[in-house]
Amino acid sequence: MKQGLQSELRGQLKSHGLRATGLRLAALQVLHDRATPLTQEQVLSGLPVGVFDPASLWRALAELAEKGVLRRMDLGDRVWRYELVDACRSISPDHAHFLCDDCGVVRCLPPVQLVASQGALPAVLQGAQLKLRVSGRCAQCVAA
Amino acid sequence: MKQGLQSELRGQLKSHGLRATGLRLAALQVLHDRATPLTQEQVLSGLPVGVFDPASLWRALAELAEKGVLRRMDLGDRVWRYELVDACRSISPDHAHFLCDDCGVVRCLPPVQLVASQGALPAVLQGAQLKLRVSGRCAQCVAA
DNA sequence: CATCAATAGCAATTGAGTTGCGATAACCAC
DNA sequence: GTGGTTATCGCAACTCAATTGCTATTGATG
Repeated sequence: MKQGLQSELRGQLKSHGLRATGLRLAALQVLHDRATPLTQEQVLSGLPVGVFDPASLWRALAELAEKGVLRRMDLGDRVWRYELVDACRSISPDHAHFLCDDCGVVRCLPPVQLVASQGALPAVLQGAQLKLRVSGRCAQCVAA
Repeated sequence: MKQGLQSELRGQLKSHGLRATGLRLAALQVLHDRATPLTQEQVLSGLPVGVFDPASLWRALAELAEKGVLRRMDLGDRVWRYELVDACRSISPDHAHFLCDDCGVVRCLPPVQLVASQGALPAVLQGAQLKLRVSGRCAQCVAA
């Protein structure tokens, strides 16, 4: 494990009042390396086999999401995905995501707007705080 | 039950090769009356108590969704919702939906477009077939 | 009205998510 | 370093919607 990243992660945990445990550091490292939203399953598969408990990993990820270190999202397939908030700062703090229903590829989207093709958006959305989830079939899967 | 609707639903079932059973007719009627996406739970609560089996209702709704009579969607809270495709024809065959995380209100949206606020959408989305899900807090809940 | 396949009812299973609790290990003070 | 406090972990159990297998029932057709 790279020393620089290691101590950066430790600092981040500490600043949120969380202990720097092996599980948390390892999970954060996987999320940092893959640099895309990952399911708990995917995080676990990036960790040494048989060492960590899935339920503990679940709690670790949920806790980190609550504290704001991670962002937790459901992209439409009923599985939580987590991404490092810090690593995504370059895009936007609350960017949307795309999930391809076919190949499962996940992609962070640049800031987008919702525009009514005809007329205006309904009143419930005027001044509402919106989160967008985009799914479907990516260009590659459509072409194939 | 209104006779006109009753026979219209029967016809719709028959044209999809499905038998007009009490469960299906009752479920479709509830969906027709409420005219908004409903969870299985909500459909069940619109039916006489203790008469129908939840698992059978689940199968009926899933089947109807497969045949194209209903549209099945996950609005972000990990619960399937169903809406009558026919009843929504006036909007658009594949309109998006909004779910308020606070009050749970569901609203069908008019046709919308996704526009990048800066630059263009990523390549995976160029020519992709997109489904949108919009959630967050509706204007009312934001104001409250 | 008899027949046969489609459908309903019931019970059991899945799978991600979630929680309770005793054992363990991080962190802080000394 | 050592020791004590308390956050975390590991394990097992539980939730809840979703899903499926199997048998009894019922709608549709001749």
